[in-house]
Amino acid sequence: MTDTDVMNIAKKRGFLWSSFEIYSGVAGFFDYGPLGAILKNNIINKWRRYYVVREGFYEIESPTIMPGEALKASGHVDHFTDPMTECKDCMEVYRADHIIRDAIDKDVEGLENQKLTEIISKNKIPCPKCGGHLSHVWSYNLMFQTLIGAKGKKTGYMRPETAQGIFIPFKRLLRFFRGKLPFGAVQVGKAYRNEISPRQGVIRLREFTQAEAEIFVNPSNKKHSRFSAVADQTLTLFPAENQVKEAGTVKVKAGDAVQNGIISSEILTYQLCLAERFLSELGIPDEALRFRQHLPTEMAHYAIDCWDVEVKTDRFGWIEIIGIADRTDFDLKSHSQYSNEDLRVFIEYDEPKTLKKVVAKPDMKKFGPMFKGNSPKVKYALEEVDAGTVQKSFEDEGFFDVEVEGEVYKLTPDLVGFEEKTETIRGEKIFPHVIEPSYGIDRILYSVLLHAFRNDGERAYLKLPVDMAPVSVSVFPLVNKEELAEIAHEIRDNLRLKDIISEYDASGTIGRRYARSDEIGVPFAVTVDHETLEDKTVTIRNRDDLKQVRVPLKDVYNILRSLLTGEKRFEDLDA
RNA sequence: GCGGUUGUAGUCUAGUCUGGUUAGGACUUGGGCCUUCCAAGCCUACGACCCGGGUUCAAAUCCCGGCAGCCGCACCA
Repeated sequence: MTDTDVMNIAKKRGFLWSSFEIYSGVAGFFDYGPLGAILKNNIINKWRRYYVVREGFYEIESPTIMPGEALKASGHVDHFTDPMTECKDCMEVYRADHIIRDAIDKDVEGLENQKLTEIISKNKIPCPKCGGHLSHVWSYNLMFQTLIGAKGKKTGYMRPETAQGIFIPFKRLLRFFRGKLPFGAVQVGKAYRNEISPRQGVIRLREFTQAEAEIFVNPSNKKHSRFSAVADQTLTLFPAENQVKEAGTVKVKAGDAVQNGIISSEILTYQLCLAERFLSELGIPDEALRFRQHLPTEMAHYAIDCWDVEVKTDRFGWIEIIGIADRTDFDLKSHSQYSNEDLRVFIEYDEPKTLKKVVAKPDMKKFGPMFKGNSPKVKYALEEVDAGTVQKSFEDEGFFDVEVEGEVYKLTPDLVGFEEKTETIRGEKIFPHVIEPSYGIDRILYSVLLHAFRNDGERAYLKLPVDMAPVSVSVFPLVNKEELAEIAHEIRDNLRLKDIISEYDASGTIGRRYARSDEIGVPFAVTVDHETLEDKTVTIRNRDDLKQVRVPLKDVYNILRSLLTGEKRFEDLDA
């Protein structure tokens, strides 16, 4: 299996190690070894080029420990849980709501634990396995809890997603972006989930890295200004409808997907396209990618539309590596409520709206003598009432009663005048909607390794994209002779001074060195041989086809640089 | 979290049933020899009984507990 081969290389050559090994390890935690750490940074930096540089979203960094209130507002304290029950006899543990649903065919999602416990005991629901008694229902919260401060009075949690760290300083962000939608902010960092039983290597971690963008948009305008740039891009979609009908995926052009209403908005579709380009630059082939729409039942209740980018793996099947959701205004609204801060945005109309309306104008010269000290109150009360109602009452009854603090005052037409007024409304305050692409970096790194792996029987190697490979250049002396070794060392040191990560290797035969170098995906190898001594040329070898070209020593850096930036391809070099 | 199963160098493995030499081999890795382009050969070195208790004169081996991996179930807002 590819997974086995890749994980072997990852472990052996320093990409991924399970953590705390000398203490026999803890499930759900992984170390990035020397090469893994570089690869991860390469992926993240490419992500930044996509989202921060090209999209113009800015990156922020917020704490990984969050106070309870913030996660109460986001819903994680109450809802990021599973209701659990345990059989008192055989100790088997179950999801309480699933037990009930299976036993009495009733959907009890969202009920409190006490209610669930009651339902179980009232209906005498037994353990499905041994028939024993089930315990009371408790909530298993997937967040790691901790205490903040010396006295530990304040409950804190390790953040379960980086997104909340962007919603919370929304007012500051809005000010930074000078009050105008749309804008986006991103965060790259660790998030934590205390999974019940993580057993899928780097696929389900208890501590993992997310790269998330939160894009704030006007709910009434989910178009995208650069949509035309992606409209012709073909996406492999797996819409909810097809999943239900057990039909397959469909290939659709982005523009058509919006037109046909398969994807709910331009801006969401644009994000799908962006994700696809990103992954394909990481070397993940199109046929191993699909966009799966969430079924209405699995979608969080606040989302309108949500698409997972899934990648095909030999061991785990299709796994989610990116989630792209329209989260609507749920988060901002909720934080607004809990914090009493106005997290709305003022949207100015294209044209101010003018409203013509009739207002009642009390004649204060007459009000004063008549109502004495109460006249201001009567005036305010009158202004509260719709002027039309007053007018109508005058016509029908000849008077109008206003009630102020329990007392009724009779107004007659001679006390009140009417005036037509035009009011200008320049805009309104709204909660923006949030479009959220959320990348699981660890899973992406795994996918990159998985799909870079090649084994043609002769050799096993990682065909990593040139800008992803942790080590860019290997430098070898053809044979282990002092004169050759010296030049090879110089070349390596010179490349390092110019920011190209390179390694020297003189151990074993030349073939073994190439093999070692290929195994970790080094795209190019420079070999110093006897000819170098005569005419100051070296060979550059291409990892993917084993071909070599001879180039002048003085040009080595420039050539490698242009190969590594993608300016030139190896095939275009003069042989 | 439950049940089954497995833990010997970086990797694969012998030894465990039936307790008893210095825990053996292969590959890998480091050093050297040889070598004019793709894991060759020779010499040499480093490197292991998952952890903790117990039984015993003696434990890699038997017993108990823990941890981890794998498989199945469950779980994955």
